[in-house]
Amino acid sequence: MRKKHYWLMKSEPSDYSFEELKSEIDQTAEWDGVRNYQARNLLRDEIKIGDDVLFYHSNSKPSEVVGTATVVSDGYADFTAWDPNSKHPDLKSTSENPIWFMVDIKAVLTFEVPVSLQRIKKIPELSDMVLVKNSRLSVQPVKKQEFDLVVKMGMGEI
DNA sequence: GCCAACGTTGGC
DNA sequence: GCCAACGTTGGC
Repeated sequence: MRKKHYWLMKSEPSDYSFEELKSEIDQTAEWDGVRNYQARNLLRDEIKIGDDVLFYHSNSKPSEVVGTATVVSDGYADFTAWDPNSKHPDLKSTSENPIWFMVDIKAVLTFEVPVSLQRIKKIPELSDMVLVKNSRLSVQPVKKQEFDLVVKMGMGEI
């Protein structure tokens, strides 16, 4: 059986917040609109059902991890790309030849204490996180130890 | 609101 | 296929 992988997904809360995810039917939503090839490759090839996700609010005061979600679909074509009225249209992508991909995620844990970027940066065990190094990738891999530590911090256990 | 870092585009 | 110009992200 494939080992479970861990990820961090960013969203600007003014655009789509964790609260909004929780208010969806079944607390589940399509993670659409990703238009970056590196992130696309992860969504298409690497992120699978059962993987767990840190949900991060970027461009926020403060920017912080606010909870966790779980992946409930494997990658599939992001059909919002060929809708000219969607937020991030890219008409080069078609249903025959999709360029962009998405997964569905479902909210799981709401952190008691959101874990701010500022705090993450102070923890030596978290200094290798992609979040700290390359702050621009909107879907990024997280190590299990990193995921577990951030969840403990978020649930006030540390 | 500024701007550094990064990704993408397009002329050559 | 190089690289300058431009656009975007996101911390501060």
